[in-house]
Amino acid sequence: MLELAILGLLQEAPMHGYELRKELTAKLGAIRAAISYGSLYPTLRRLQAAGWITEAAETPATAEEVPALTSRRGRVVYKITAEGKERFAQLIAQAGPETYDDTGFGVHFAFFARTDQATRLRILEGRRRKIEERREGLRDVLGRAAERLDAYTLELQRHGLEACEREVRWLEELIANERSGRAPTVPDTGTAGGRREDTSPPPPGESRKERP
Amino acid sequence: MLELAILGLLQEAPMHGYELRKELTAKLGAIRAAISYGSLYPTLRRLQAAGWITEAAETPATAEEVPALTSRRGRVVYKITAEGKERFAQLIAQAGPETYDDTGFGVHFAFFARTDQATRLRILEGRRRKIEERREGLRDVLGRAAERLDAYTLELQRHGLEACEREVRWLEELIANERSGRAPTVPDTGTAGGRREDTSPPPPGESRKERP
DNA sequence: CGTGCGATGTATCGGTCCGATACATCGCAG
DNA sequence: CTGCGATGTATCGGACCGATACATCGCACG
Repeated sequence: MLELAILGLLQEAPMHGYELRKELTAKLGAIRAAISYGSLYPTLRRLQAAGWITEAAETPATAEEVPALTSRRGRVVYKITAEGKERFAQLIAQAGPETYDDTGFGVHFAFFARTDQATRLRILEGRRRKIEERREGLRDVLGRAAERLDAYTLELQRHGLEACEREVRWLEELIANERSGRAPTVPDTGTAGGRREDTSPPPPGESRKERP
Repeated sequence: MLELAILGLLQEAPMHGYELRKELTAKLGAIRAAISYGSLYPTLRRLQAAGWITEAAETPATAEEVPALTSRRGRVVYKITAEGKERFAQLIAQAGPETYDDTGFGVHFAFFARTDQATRLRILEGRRRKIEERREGLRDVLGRAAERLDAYTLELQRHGLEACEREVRWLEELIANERSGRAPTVPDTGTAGGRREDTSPPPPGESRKERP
């Protein structure tokens, strides 16, 4: 999962570890705490060994700022390679069971802007199925085994059940939006930030009609 | 965390690994998938080595059913020891930072029936604080960094933010209930199952007034 | 009658990720 | 000028997972 996230982020810009962690935290803040350096650095090493990423030179082109500053060592900037981009595409497309657990789904979702619509739909539906199963399990426990459990445990299940129902509803909306070929709800928001070059499928815009 | 959960469950009845896993799944189904045997068995071994649990004899007293069945080996039944109960009480009372993350909180909450009220309150408030922090982080991202993120990532944050707000509200209710000295919401439900002997603090009953 | 399949049951191995810890540099506020 | 908080890289032990292996039991289906 970390591998996918790192590859995805480095596709937007080269970065060093610390920066990567901050971006990761911003992007995935909704689904997981903060990535640990104890995972990050070993993973970076692994990715580099595999050839998916390489170390890039500091101050890439126009060194306008921070000009003197003699040494400046430390600070290892990583950059994704062509093989890395292929790897990313492969990881995004192939959905294993871990794609649908809380973390896995979150990471995949966070990179939906770089995912083709068919895959998005497949992942959303897989996630919905999984949550529905969890929901049924909770209903069973609340129905059949309720008298075996104390009030607190019951309350926990009830709360979990509600969360499941809400997530299913959320997923339904997203799936409907996806089928209609439009971006997620996104009430009004002007959006349209400085999208970079690169060949990724542009995120669904403000629903410009393609049909004449 | 697993340690706490196992000790807590074995306090209700002796069990073998497979059974333990099922009970764990039923009790914690709302917060985590299912415990893996790859964690369970090594942990059982660790707890046994520490003296918190021991192997108990199969067919404890009245062997009414399954009488013949010669061998019946395999099936290792574990039983909590006096030291184990102390350990459990200690783990329940002392709250580290991990007590407030998703899994840790869930496990603690699941054993609230065996937790004194002051500790319950402390844990609920700690959890609320933590979720409020996460909520603020998400608000920041949605406010300040919104234009840097694509529509999907934004939607993920929005959904996460909603979940935070809902959980805070839930916690507020629980805290209020707790302060008023009553069990969690539990709308009506007759409850009152066959509670076992043992000296644990009885779960808050149907609010019988103690004051004359 | 058998046979094979799903539930029960115990166990290990490699791998991912976390939390604690260490250490070094930089900018700046006191 | 001194110390402190942000920046920055790195390792180590431990918790937990997923895959896998293997053995027994009951029973449904041919």
